[in-house]
Amino acid sequence: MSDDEWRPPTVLLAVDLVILTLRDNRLHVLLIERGVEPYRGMLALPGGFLGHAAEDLPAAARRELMEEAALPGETLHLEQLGVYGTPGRDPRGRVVSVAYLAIAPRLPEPTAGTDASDALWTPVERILTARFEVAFDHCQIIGDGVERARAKLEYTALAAAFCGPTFTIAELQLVYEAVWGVQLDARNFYRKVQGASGFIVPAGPMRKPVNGRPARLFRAGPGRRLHPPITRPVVVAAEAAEA
Amino acid sequence: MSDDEWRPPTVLLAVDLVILTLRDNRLHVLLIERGVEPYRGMLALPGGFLGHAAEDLPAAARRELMEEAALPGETLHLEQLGVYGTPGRDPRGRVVSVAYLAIAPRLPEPTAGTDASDALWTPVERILTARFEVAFDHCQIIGDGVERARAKLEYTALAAAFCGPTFTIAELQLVYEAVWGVQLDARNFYRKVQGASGFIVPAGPMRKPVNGRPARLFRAGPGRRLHPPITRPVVVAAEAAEA
DNA sequence: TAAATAGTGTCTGTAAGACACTATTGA
DNA sequence: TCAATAGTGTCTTACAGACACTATTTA
Repeated sequence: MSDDEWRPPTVLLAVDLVILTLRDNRLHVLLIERGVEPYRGMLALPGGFLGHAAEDLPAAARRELMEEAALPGETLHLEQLGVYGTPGRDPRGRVVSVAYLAIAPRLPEPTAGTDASDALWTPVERILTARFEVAFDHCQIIGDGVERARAKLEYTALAAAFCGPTFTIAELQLVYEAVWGVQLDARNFYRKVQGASGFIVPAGPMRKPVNGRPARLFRAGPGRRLHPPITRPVVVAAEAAEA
Repeated sequence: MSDDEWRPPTVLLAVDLVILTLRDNRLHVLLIERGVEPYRGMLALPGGFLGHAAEDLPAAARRELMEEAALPGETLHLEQLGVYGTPGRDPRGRVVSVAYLAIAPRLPEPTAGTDASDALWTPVERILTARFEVAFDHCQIIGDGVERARAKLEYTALAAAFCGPTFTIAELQLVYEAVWGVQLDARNFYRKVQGASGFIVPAGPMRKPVNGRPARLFRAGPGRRLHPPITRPVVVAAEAAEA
């Protein structure tokens, strides 16, 4: 792939952010309304091109997080999701995008940034059921991000990242139910969470409830990996229906 | 991220391939000896720049598979591993590399290709224990690829991709033992593999053994996902020792 | 006290790991 | 017959899911 004549082609590199949070007990993703062409006026993931040729990829992701979503880029869990580089995915030319997944606790409404005429939290199932159309291949990226988050809830302590600094076990259960889209048995969930060493540790006194017995408060524990895992209820059928 | 003056920077895009196979009951990765600068003479993963600006990423990966490793790019399992784009990882400039993971059954010796003065299978533990130095950040990439393969053995039917068209259960067990680097109980393994519906299906007659009772032959079944999974033996201790 | 939510105990089925045992080949 | 490898049965422990039950609060 090298000789005296041939020069390797260059591409434009972008980062896109799938920022997930819980609002109203439903999983939401942050979308912006695009203020510039292409797809002007359409909803899209926050993101953008590398700021300069020497910018690190995670740094670019955190910069966009702040610029376009006004979210604290330094503190959020950020994870590489994958590369999306199909030719033709962006009408501006060969744009290869690195997608990052971020998990945020409930936050104040985001404000519109530089290139976004508006920023808003959108329930993911509206996008994944194609009720909302989003720009580029962002529907695919969102789907991949949601699936990654769902899978990570099983074997990592990620769920606590959706909560505030302290939370009750019932709140943690709501995270699992919202992300997985299932109902869980509170009593079995209670035992599982307590049995996973290092997942949660007691924190301070009770929380004052609207009604009923007050619940113990917990903080995220030191463990990142869940042993034993908290597994999703098995979906029957359609086992061989995957490529 | 756009105004009338500023132009987004361009980068060079490369693909790198982590090609794993089993030789002599040990996990090997294909390395080439670099024939050009930088890192000339050093071992590195096969890979290279995009051939032209409109080339698809998986297509580029398969092309490099054929060009540098003389392996049949069309037939191999290929999976995106991640993006490696730290500034400074390549002295030629800002090079962002998309790594792909390929799993190959035992194959004839690869032949050197265009930019590779030599191509050879190297036991992964020699690289991961830093006994062999490899170019760029390829040690990291190999580590990520091996970990991905290890994890996928647990819950997918990937292991069959290491074998030929037909295989015995004992051969399949050798795959697991080599990739995971553990010893498994043959009798429990037998039951687990048989119990995972769709993993393997009977194929033809017995295989003539060197000695001992002949074993049944199997082919890869239609299932891609293992239910229940075949889990790695748990490694005790060092639970909270992860970031 | 009732209503509501928090938290515990217990049972059943399934699966993992340990390992004794039987089966089928060649020498 | 023995050595070697293939394959089965069975026991123990652990965990998932179902669900009856107790505990602690406010109204």
